[in-house]
Amino acid sequence: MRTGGAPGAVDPGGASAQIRDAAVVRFGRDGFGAGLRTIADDAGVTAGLIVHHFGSKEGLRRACDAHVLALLRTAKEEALTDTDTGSLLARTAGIEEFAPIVRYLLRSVQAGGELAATTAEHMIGDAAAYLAAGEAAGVIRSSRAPAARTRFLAYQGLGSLLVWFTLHPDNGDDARFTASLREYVRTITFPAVELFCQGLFVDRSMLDDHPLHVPDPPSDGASA
Amino acid sequence: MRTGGAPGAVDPGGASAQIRDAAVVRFGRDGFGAGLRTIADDAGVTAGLIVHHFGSKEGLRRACDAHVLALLRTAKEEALTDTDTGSLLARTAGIEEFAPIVRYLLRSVQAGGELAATTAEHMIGDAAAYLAAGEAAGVIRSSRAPAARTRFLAYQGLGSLLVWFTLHPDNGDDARFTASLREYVRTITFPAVELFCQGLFVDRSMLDDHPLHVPDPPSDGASA
DNA sequence: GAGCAGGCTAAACAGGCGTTCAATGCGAAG
DNA sequence: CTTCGCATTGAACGCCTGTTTAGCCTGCTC
Repeated sequence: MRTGGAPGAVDPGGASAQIRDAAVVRFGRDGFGAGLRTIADDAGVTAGLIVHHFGSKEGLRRACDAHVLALLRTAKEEALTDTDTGSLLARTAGIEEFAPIVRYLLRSVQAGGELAATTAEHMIGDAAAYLAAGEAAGVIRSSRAPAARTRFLAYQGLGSLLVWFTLHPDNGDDARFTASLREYVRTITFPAVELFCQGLFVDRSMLDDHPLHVPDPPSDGASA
Repeated sequence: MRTGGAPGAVDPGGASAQIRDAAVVRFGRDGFGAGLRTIADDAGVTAGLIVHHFGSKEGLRRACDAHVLALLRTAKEEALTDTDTGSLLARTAGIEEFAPIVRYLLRSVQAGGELAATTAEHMIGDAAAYLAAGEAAGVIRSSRAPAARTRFLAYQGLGSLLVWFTLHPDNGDDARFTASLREYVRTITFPAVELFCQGLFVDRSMLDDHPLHVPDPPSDGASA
C-alpha cells in the first residue's frame, strides 16, 4: 500500500482525504447511520484507521461537515440570479461532481444538527440577497415582512426538495440522483412560476386585512 | 388481564393497544431508531412481549402505521376549508391528543417508506379538494396545470413543516411540540398569505412565455 | 545498517440491538 | 381440583456497532 509520503500516484490529500470523501458519499447515500466498516471498505482501508485519523465517528462527521461547508462556500460565487431555492441546489448539482455534496447536505438537513442549521442559514442568506437584488431590479415585489418572506421561501424550497427525495428514494448511483434532481426541478418549475407570477388567491382582501403582528424578526432563525 | 378471543383485534385498554400507543409516541419523539426496550419500558412491559404480539419491530411499526392512518382517516372529516397544508396539520394537532399522531406522521415522512407516501397522497388529495372548492367558489385562481400545482403546494407545505421541526428539535413533551407547531404557523402565516395574494414577481411575462411542456400528469405522485 | 516514528491492520472488547427460549403465573374450562 | 391455554417475563443468543489495543511494516533519519 502507499504510505504517507508524497508518491507519484494520484493522491490528493492522502488517505485522510480519501476516507473523508468516501464518508461524504456513503453518508449521503445511506444516511448517517452508515457503519464505519462500510465507509472503510469504500475507502479501501480499515475501520481502525478512520478512528486513528478522525478520533471517532463524530470526528469523521465533523470533518465531512467542514469539508462540505468549505466546498459550499467555494462554489457560492457560481450562484446566479435565480429565485428558486431548489433550482439553486439543482444548478449546483448540475456539475455531476457536486452531486455527492448536495446529497450529503440533504441528509444533513434531514438529520438536523449544526450543519443543517448552517446550511439553512446559508440558503436563507442567499435567498435574501437574491430577493433584494430582484426587488431592486424591479422584478420582485416588495414585502411587508421581507425577512419572514425570505425564511418562508427558503424553508419551502428546501423542504420541498427534501420531501421529494424522501419519497423518491432513488438510492442508486450519483447519475440516478442527478437525474432525479432534474426531474424534480422539471416538475416544480411551472407551478412555482405560476404561483410566483399570479399568486393563488383572487383578491387581496386576505392580505390587506391582515393585522401583521409579525414583527419581521431579525435574521436569526434558530430560536423559537 | 383480559384474554381476548381475537388476538389481533383492537382492544382499548389491552396491552397490545397500550404498546402500540407507546410506540407511536416514542417513535414520534425519537425516530424509528428507538429501541424495543425503551418502548417496552414506556408501555410498562418487556421487549419480549412486543415481539410476542407484533412478531417483530417491523410488525410493530406496521401496526403503528395502520393505527395512525386509521386515526387520520377518522379525523379527516374535521378538515375545514383551509388553503394551507401546514395549517391543516396544525389544526389537527390543535387537539393535544393528536400531537403524537402528527409527530409520528412527520417522522414517517422524514424516514420515507409506505406510510410517508400514503400520507403525502392523502395531503395531496386533500389539497386538491380544497383548491378545487376554492376555485369553484371563486377565491382561488385557476391553474394551467392544476395537478402539478396541487402537488407542488403539498410538497412545499409538508416540506417546510418538516424542515422547521428538523431545525427546531424541541424534543420535549407534547405541549412543547404543540407550542412549536403554533409558532411555526404563526411564523409562516403572513408570508404565505402575502405570497398567495400578490405572488412574487412583478409581471407575468415569465408565466406567459412559459412553454408549458409539463403535461399535467395524473394524480399519482409516487412514481418518478 | 540501526533505530525510530507513524500509517496501517487485524483482532479483541464492551455495549446495544432485535430476537429467541424456557419458565412462570393466572384465568378459564372440564 | 386439575388441566389447559395464553399473556408475560427475564435471561440468553447472535449480530452489529464504535472503539481500543497490540503489533506489523514501511520509509526517514542518523
